[in-house]
Amino acid sequence: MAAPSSSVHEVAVAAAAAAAMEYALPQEHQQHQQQKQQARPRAMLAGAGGGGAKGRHHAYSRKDKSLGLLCSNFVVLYNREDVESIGLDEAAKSLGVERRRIYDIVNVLESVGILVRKAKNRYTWIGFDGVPMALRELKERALREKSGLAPPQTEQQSAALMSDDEDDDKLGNPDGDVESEKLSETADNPSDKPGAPRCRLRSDHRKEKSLGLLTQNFVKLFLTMEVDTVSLDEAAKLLLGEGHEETNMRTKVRRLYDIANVLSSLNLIEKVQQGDTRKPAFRWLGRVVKPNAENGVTITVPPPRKILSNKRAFGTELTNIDMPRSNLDSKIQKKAKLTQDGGDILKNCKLTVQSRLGQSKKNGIVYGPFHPAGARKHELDGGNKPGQRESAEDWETFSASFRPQYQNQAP
DNA sequence: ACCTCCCGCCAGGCA
DNA sequence: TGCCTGGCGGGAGGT
Repeated sequence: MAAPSSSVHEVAVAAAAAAAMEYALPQEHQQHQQQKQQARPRAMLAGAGGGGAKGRHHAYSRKDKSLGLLCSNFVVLYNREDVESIGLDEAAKSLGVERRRIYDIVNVLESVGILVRKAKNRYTWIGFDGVPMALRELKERALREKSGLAPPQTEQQSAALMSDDEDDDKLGNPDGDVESEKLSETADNPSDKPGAPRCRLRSDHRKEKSLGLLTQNFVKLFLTMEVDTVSLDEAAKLLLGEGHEETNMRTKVRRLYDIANVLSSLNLIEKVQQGDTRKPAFRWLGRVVKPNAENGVTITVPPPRKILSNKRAFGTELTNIDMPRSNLDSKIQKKAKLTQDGGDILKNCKLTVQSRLGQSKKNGIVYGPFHPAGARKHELDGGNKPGQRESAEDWETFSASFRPQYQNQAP
C-alpha cells in the first residue's frame, strides 16, 4: 500500500485503523480461540472446521466478525486514491483477520470490478469506478445467455457434464493457460471461447463453484430478473437448478449468505423482510428498467417504492453512466491490464479516470462504516432525493462517496 | 427450532 | 516441498 500523502488520507487511515481495531478479536477471545483450537477433537477434522465454543466470553459477538463488516473495513482501508496495490498479508494483518477471510472478500470484490488480481498475493485496487463496467458486462453476458447466444454459467451446465459426485474421476487434459484460469477470464464461460475443450477440468469444476463466479451469477439474477427481490433459497435453486441434493443446496445457501453480506456492505443489495416468512430476501439497489437503444447500455430509474431501510440507495444507477463511458471503461480496462506490468502509466490512467469522475472525491473525507450518522443524514437530506437523481452525476456520487453501511442487524 | 454464517481444515495448484 | 488459494461443511451464535 502506498503511503498516505495527505491529512485526508491520514484521517481515512485512522478511521480504517479504528475500524480494524473494532474488528479485531478481543484478546481474551483470541486466547479462547487458541485454547479451543488445541482442544479440538481430531474426529472433527474430517472435512470440517468447527464452530465456536460454549461459554464464549460475552464480550465477543460474531457480529463483530462478520464478512460484511470486514468488507466495510477493507474498503475503508483501501478506497483511497493513493492505493494501487494490495497485499493479502498486509490486509489480513491490518484488519486483524486470517488470510482465509481476505480471500472471501477479494473474490467478491473482484467479481464486481472493485479489485483486479495482479499476481500471487497481490491485488490492484480499481475502486468503485470499476463497478459500472463490471455490472454492465455482467448484464450483457447474462442477456446473451438468456437469449441463447451464450451458454449459461451455471452449475446446472457443469452438473450435466459432471456431477458433484463424479468430478474426481473424469478429468480432462489441462489446457495449461494459467491466467485464463482466473476469474476475470472465466467469468466468460470457458466454452464461450471457440475451440475450448469440451472436457471439463477439475480446476474448471472448482472454478464453477468459486465464490467469485457464484457472486457474478447471483448478481446476474438481479440484473436480468423482472422482480428485484430474491431470497437466498430461491437464488440457490435458480443457480443450482431444481432437484439438487439437500446438502448441496445448503452449501450453496451458506455461500450466498457470505456473498450477500459482502454485497450488502457495499450497498449493492439490501436485506428486506419478505412478508410472512421468517427468511429475508435481498433486493438489488440498482434496478434496471429498460435497455437503451445503443449498445445495450441500460437506463435505470430508482425503485418506485420507498427503500425500506435507511440505507443510502446509492447503487440505484450502477449500470448507467452516460458520461463518456466508453472512455472511462477503456481507461479502467487499461488500468486493469496495466496492472500486470505496473508502472507510472497506470497511475496516470487512474488519475485521468478520477479527474473525469469529478472533483468530489478529492475534497471529501472518506468516512468509514462508523462515520457519524448525522453526517450521512445531512447528505441524504441535502443531497438528491431518491427519484430525483441524474444518472451520471449519481454515479459520481456513488463512486466518490461510498460509505460502507454494513449492518448485520435483523431486518 | 430454525436461520445465519464464522471458522479453519485440507485439497488442488503453482513456483 | 512449501506456499497460495479457496471449497466446504460443522456447529455455535442469533432470533
